[in-house]
Amino acid sequence: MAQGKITSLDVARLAGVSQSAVSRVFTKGASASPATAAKVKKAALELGYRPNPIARAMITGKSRIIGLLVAYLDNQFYPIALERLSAALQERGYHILVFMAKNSTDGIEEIVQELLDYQVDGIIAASVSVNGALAERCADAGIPVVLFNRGQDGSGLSTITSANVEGGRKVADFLVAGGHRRIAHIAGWSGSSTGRDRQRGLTEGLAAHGLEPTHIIDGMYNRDTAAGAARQLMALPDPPHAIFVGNDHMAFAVMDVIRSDMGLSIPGDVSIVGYDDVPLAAWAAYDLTTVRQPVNRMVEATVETLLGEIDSADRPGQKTAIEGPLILRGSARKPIGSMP
Amino acid sequence: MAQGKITSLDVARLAGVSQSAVSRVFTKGASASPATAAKVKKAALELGYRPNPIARAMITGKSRIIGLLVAYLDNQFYPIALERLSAALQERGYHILVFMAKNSTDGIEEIVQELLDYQVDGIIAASVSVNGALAERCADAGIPVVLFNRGQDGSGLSTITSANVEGGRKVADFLVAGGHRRIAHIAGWSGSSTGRDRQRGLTEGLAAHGLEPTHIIDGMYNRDTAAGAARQLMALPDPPHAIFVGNDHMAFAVMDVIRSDMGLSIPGDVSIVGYDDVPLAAWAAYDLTTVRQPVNRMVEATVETLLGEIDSADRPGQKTAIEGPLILRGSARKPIGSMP
DNA sequence: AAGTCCATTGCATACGATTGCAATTACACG
DNA sequence: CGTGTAATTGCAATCGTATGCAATGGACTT
Repeated sequence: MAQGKITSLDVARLAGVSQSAVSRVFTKGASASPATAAKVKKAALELGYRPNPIARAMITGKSRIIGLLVAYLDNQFYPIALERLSAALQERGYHILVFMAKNSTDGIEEIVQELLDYQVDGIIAASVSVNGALAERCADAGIPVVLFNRGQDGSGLSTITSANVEGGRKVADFLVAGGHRRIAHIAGWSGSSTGRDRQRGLTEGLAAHGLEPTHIIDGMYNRDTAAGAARQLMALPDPPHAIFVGNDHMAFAVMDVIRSDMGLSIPGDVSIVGYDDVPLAAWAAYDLTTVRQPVNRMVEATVETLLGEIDSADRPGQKTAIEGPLILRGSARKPIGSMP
Repeated sequence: MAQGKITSLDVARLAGVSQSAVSRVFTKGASASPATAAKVKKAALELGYRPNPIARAMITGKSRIIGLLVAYLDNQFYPIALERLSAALQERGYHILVFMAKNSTDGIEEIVQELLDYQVDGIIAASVSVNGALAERCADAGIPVVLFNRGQDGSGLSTITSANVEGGRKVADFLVAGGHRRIAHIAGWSGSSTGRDRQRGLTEGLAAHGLEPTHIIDGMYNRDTAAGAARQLMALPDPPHAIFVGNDHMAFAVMDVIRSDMGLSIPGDVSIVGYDDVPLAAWAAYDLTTVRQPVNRMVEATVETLLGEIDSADRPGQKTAIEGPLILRGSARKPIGSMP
């Protein structure tokens, strides 16, 4: 029965009711008697009718679509977040329209404009910076924006991150307890709050022990840059005892360089600590000690916050930072007496 | 200027023309004089007007949205495909609505129904099987479906894969040339054409040398299952000289088990070959010999095919299989005299 | 200069639903 | 059995754009 589209009017005719009645049966919160509801549902089933979300979006102004703005998918953290976000939103009747931003700043402008055009009900920006002007434009359009795994000072946007400063501090404490003194940092991109906060946590944590990072190099969240930084650090006359790398994705590159290119041992010659705890970090080939970002709770908070702002507009942006544990594995020497 | 929505009517008034004129200026292929076009564009710019895709979709029946159905994002191959697909479609004015299918068969039904509801112009099913009934439903709705990295016998759907049989054969030739005789296979899920074809390629390839796989175990495209299979194989009284693993994702698990759990050497004790050539395969920690799936060309072909079918409906489904090279790395012993 | 033809433009309608309003019905209660 | 109240239901307008049709005007031909 390739009879094209079946509209509510068709159903109405078959069920012997008005088109409005059909609409009301399918709109929850509208009043319809059990009798008509039954007739309509029967007719709808028979015809294979399903309400048209586009038409519905047109009249209600709500598309039940969330725009997801994402920059790099090669860092395993983001596909997983995407997977969870999509599942969580699907459960609540929303769906995700994906927009790739080539790099994390350029071209965002027009992409956000496209998102607004599409009448999305909300925007999640993952690993992407949204400048003030853009934020304002979204606010004007009445579309809430939640920043996932990235903060943004000044803008009133809601923000979901892990507790990056605390995370950095935990790494500092752990490394110092493990007896390391010369501690270097290959930082996350300094243009990102995430990167800056982790660095600050490390620095403050070390300061509490009267230390400071021997070197800090911006790894730009990029494999090659991080690998270069690692090579540079380990070629120093007095190379570091430990390197805290701004995220797991870079840490893997660092480990590759140190072990395979330079023939050094981890953690024998140098301890490596990452950040994120992506699944790959647990695989035997890397076995990376790292700070866990609790993806599930971050996703939960993101969805909660976003839907909350969709329901009651003009609620002030809230900053949520979720703490995650340091996961001890084999890439960093452990303090004596610590739990295995 | 939080003045809500600006419609074509507002622009029309400001420009002193009719609403139809505004529409025509923004609809390519419609006739409008340079003079009015200029007036309209000026007014539109001034007001910040942009055509509403929802309303447009409503009337034209074309949403310029492609539904992407995807099962697992933890296999690095898929995020990358998603990234490329999204970028390629974005360039052509389409966008991707993502639907996660928890497992690759269950629940597909209702998800596809949702996709149809959303009036998507086309569907890309990645690593997901679409049964005949569903395919027919999409065909009835006039919505083309392209299967990405999965074939489907019988259904008239278009299909884009790599040349899996040839790939399997290449692995067979390579391993035999390398002097391996006892060759086992941890196969991709036998419910997938991809898995079956690679297995067939291997089997046929070995047969040409008078050999056959010593063991074949279904790895279900799953890390744990593959790891178990590897353990089982290597514990045999006469363990294999080489294992061809149905995709890289499983191969990594196999390598982890063999090297870390069992303390064996790769390729000293056993050669490992994978399939996909995801970026991770090139990283030093794995350095996996594998058959490359040419993602870029596969994506290109997918987009081409899908948009082709959208433009001219009822074009017969076509099967495209793109050949990829075997990439030699360190996880498998090389034939003597082969290029490095 | 008259007739042809084509490009441009406005009017009005359609797309498929939601929803305010008013009319009708049903129901309960005194 | 009358009346008041609440629940249903239909009518009609609406969302923002595309497009068929007819009218207009200008350019061109002969």
